[in-house]
Amino acid sequence: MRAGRLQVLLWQRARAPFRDAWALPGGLLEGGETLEESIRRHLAAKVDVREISHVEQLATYSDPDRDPTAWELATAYLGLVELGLDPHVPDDTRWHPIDDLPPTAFDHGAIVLAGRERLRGKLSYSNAGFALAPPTFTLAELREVYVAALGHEVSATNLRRVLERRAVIEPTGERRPSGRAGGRPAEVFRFRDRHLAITDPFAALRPRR
Amino acid sequence: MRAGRLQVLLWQRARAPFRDAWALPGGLLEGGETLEESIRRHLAAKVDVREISHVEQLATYSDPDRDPTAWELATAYLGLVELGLDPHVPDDTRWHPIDDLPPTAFDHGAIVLAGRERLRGKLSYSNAGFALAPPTFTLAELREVYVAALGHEVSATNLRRVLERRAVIEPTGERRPSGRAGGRPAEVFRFRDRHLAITDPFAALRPRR
DNA sequence: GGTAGTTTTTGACTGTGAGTCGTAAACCTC
DNA sequence: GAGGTTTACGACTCACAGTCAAAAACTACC
Repeated sequence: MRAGRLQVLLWQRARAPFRDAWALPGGLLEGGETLEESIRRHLAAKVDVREISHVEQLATYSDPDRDPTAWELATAYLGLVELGLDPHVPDDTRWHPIDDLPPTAFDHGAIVLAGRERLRGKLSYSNAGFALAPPTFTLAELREVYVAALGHEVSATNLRRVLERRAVIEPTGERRPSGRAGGRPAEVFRFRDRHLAITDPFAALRPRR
Repeated sequence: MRAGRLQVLLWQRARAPFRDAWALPGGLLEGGETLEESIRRHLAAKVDVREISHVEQLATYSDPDRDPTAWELATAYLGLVELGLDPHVPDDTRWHPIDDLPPTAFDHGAIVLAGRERLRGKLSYSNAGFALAPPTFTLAELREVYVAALGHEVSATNLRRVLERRAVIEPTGERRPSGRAGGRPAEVFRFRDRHLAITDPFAALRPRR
């Protein structure tokens, strides 16, 4: 996330097919490596991989026509970067707002949309926020992250209550003076767990005892 | 689902590696076909594919050691069969209760577990039940399906209220005499939509106006 | 130093969804 | 018709989430 919007890292192709169109980072799988190792290897050519807080597999795309020049499958991964980190990227690579994409190569436009949907789902029934928020944050900051990712307004009051009740976030005890115009200093929170944990969505139909 | 338990179709390998172990149906991808086409093609060798009510991609497994004899990726799919249908299967192929698996080949044991988790999630925040339940059913029948799939008790009262409020199921108006020992005849329901539809899980943090 | 303005926090109120339980309804068998 | 069985329905309660308003804590300015 940058500038209040969800952004995705794309690089501009210099060669056909899809010359000048923007593509997701990635490349060919080598023998003996897993898909995730391959993703990290290719990503390392563009950014500092240590700054990617969470990686998960999205889906595998197999339409024979997805690449007009060759028969190629692609397994898409979703990687998240914390707000505040601003990895240095090479010249051909740039962050793009996810709701205002340039022309994309292959089926990468659809992949980006699928990634956003996955993120939206994960944000509501897991602690995935830890991968987007900085290590510590105020509620106003966290709210902005959720607004950008979910694409709609989020009430700070509700956000706090929900995430605290689910024991997803906890106050650190510190306070932090708020932005430019003064105002009451905000409590500083952190995510309790910085690894993905699903908050049980089956509470619905499960008996309480 | 058969005999009140969630079951999975496996076939017994006749050759190494994993001779005599049980494997998921599947096979190699051919040029020009999508993964889903390939799955259906290989599945057709085992069962009547028309009886599979829903198919979705699970994940792609890429551990180099998953097959000790070759370097092979596998994309797993989840396929669901309605209760009541009992597709004829060849001799080497059999249904196995998902919580009592025989020795499995490759990483297929883990894949089956992942499939069950996916199913459990989908049952609670989508209308995925349509793919497991027969075209029309009583609440008691539907309840059994949910119990088998979720692995815990489900209250019939709640199940009805929840699914009716979400407009996932609707009464057909018919009644059906209940099992052996008499009893009040049960109302017959059907799923409103027999295609996967996610019931919005974001209601949580979205303002109402 | 006081006053106004900003931002965050807190609590009360409310509506809805969901779990529990008891009772009524509808059917069977004997 | 009596007793047993299964399903349906309604009442009660609790927990959770959305709204709103007021209090708290700070800055900036006069």
